[in-house]
Amino acid sequence: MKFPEHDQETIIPALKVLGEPNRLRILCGLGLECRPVTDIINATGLGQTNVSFHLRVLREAGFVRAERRGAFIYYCLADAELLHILHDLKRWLDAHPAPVASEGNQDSRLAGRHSAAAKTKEVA
Amino acid sequence: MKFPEHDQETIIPALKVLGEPNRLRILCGLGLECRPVTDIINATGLGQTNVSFHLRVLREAGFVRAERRGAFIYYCLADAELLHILHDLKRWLDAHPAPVASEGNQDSRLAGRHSAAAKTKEVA
DNA sequence: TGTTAATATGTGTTGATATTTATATGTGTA
DNA sequence: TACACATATAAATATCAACACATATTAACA
Repeated sequence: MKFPEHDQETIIPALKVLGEPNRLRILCGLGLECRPVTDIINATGLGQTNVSFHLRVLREAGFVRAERRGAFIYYCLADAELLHILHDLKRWLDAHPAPVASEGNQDSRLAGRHSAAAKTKEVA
Repeated sequence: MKFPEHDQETIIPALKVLGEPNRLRILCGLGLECRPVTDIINATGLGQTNVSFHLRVLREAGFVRAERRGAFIYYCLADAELLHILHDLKRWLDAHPAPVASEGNQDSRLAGRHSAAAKTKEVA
């Protein structure tokens, strides 16, 4: 069993960046159009500092691109394909719902109830 | 500009679960075969408690499935398709490398150098 | 040049989450 | 039943990331 380290160098930071609610909101809300920071602040209701913080993270991760237009700085999605990938993941998640805590057995605890017959059985 | 909340209910927790190095190692290392916890402990070098913790997270997220076989509990990848999605993301990341901190300009700071000509320019 | 608007940065606090330590639960076997 | 092994849970601690406040930087314009 191999546990590769190198493959994660890129994917882990990316997942961390995407796995923050406000960042994902900003990213998806951006859609295909470029928006100045002020728009994002208004649309999200987040503090200016916070939005700036998240935009920096998204930018340094390569998910968005920033370009100045006069006094404003417009942020744009780096590549629309990214949305497809996120959509694929969402489809997978919808198709594979997380198991409920108590699934048949009294409590959600693992390990079995000494039912001798089962040589292999699902666990909570 | 819309910032949907409901779509994130599923995807954010999933990204958080996947965005943890040891968890992703366990998940990918699992591959298509089912393994007892002890194998995972040995392969990762992590503490037993820690592995158990991460396995619980993965299990409750629906990424792995657990089944008891005698004294052992085998963990299996819930669905191989998930690996494809992760691979797609990795491909995207490789194709869109994150910008380097200092990209042409002296310091990595944002905002421009007062170059009058540019009405739209890339920002660090 | 001074003022104002737009955006970024530095710093500290706080909340979330990973990891450890100790212990419990469950299983096979002598 | 008693013991050894496999795994889970609880509680304590450590680590890290989000957010707010204050302030700096840049640009447009009077």
